[in-house]
Amino acid sequence: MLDENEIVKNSVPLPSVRRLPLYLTVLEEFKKDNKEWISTTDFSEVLFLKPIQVRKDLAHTGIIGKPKKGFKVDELILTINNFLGWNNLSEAFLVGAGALGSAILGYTGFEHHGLNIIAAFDASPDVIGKKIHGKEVLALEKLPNIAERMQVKLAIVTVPKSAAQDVADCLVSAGIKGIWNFSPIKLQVPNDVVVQREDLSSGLAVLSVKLGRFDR
Amino acid sequence: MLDENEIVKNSVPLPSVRRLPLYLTVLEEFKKDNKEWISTTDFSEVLFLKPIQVRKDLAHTGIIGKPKKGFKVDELILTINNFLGWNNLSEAFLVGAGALGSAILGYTGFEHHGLNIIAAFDASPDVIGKKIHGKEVLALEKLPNIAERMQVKLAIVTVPKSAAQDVADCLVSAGIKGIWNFSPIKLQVPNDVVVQREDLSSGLAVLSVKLGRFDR
DNA sequence: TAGATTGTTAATCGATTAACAATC
DNA sequence: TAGATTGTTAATCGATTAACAATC
Repeated sequence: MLDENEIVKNSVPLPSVRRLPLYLTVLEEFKKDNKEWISTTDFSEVLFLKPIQVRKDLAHTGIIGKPKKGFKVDELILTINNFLGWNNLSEAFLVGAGALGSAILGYTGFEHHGLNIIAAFDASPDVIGKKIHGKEVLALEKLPNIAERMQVKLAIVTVPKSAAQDVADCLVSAGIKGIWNFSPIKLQVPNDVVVQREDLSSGLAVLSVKLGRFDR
Repeated sequence: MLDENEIVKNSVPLPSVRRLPLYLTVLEEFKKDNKEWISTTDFSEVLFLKPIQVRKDLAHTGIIGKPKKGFKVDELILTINNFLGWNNLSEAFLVGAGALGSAILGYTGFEHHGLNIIAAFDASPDVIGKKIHGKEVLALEKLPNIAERMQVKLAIVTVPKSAAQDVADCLVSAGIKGIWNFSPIKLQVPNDVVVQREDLSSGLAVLSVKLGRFDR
């Protein structure tokens, strides 16, 4: 019998997973141009990747190509979206309706990525009851109730770091199983809850170091 | 003589660079608690990393620790910030004052990361002339002039993908040498310009796949 | 058919982890 | 001193890249 770790071990490399959305954007472009086929060399030219890497990445999704032609555009879009679970929408909450939270609420692209943000929550009376980009901001205390009633399993955390762990604890006890964490701390959660941390400062660190190589 | 590639090759691994800001947040916490020393095991407990990995990462910054004690908190903060170039502020422009751009303008944390956003630019007459979080939004056409006059070398790009490459071309010809790119496309720039792409969809892809391992 | 592109197997590369002597 | 923690050298692991036969 396989345990959880073993599943993780045998699975698709995360760097490959991170590249899949990139392929989707190229595919949408090809689709718009009514192209039926796309090859790994097509991808590699636009994305500055090696064809072999693209081939390896795509192979992980299970798609099978045709020598000399490549992959069917429509089929590949479907396969990647399926692989990522982006074909069926998951409902999600957003917690923390500050500047970043508002920006995320205003971004319409997540529906293409399987994410449907149905409500926002905040602790501050200043924003509770208001609507941001058409989505109502509710009092944080109401979250557990609504999560249970609507069976919501996903949450986006955009609160300040001082509040992040408390919010996470609240989410976990409300039955949330996946957290997209935009706060700059590591959240402690049980084994069956998945956290993905989005860290702007690490991106900025990479930029700084790359720049340093030229400046210094 | 070393060429550019060789410098890159011999340099600190990017995964290590990405973790450095994480160490900084822990260090600030220790500093606040007036602790003088911090060990790699201290870090590893808070961040769920292996002590050996922390030691390797810190070694890249050039700091030297003391057996049995660890590292001096103040000295390590200084060393990491120095390594990242976050001790002296670089002035930066933000291009694209939409939802995400506004959120970034409103985030006060970047000053701690060596980044001082001094102005925003946009093409839309609706926002030009307005102030967002205290920063003026100027017409995009004015960017080259102001960039040259103020010798600004950094830009944050938060425009829609349809405009991203055009904006990048404009930035490059205005003398910008570093671009923090929040649009979902790969920008084509000359060799001496550094681009760091920040890609929310790749983070969401990882979350989706991790979740899939539990659901399916 | 010839040649481009696939999928697979093997080699390389780089990052992580382990082992251990040095040291305060 | 004993023991915790460092820095270094070597082993392991995983991802990328190369090589090449299969195929349309």
